Amino acid sequence: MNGESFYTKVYEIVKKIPSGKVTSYGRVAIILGNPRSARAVGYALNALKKDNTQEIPWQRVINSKGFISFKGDTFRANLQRKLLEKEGIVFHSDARIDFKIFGWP
DNA sequence: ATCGTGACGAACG
DNA sequence: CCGTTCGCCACGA
Repeated sequence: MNGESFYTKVYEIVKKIPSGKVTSYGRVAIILGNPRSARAVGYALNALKKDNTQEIPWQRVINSKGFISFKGDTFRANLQRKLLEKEGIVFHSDARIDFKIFGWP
């Protein structure tokens, strides 16, 4: 309706994350202009699992602690890790990603 | 319009 | 460091 929906804004930003880099939901929210909508950002990315024909690199968004954020969906979590490793991202032994090295921006 | 939901995050204790 | 609580938000029933 409004020229650009919240979801669209999220996707536009996520598409800018370069391969081999990651950012957090909160970070995307800040770039959006809504610092407090981190939760909604996750909600927006969740909507992609049904139809991601635009090939939005959803895997490049993790939580602020540097971990993959999936509670029950282990299938998605494993897929995300696999995709990221394929891009060259290295996980610590505790499954954490170092923003100092792979963080974007 | 109201309410429950969830791929968040910061603050507590 | 760890679990819990609480605030925030877009969405859909």
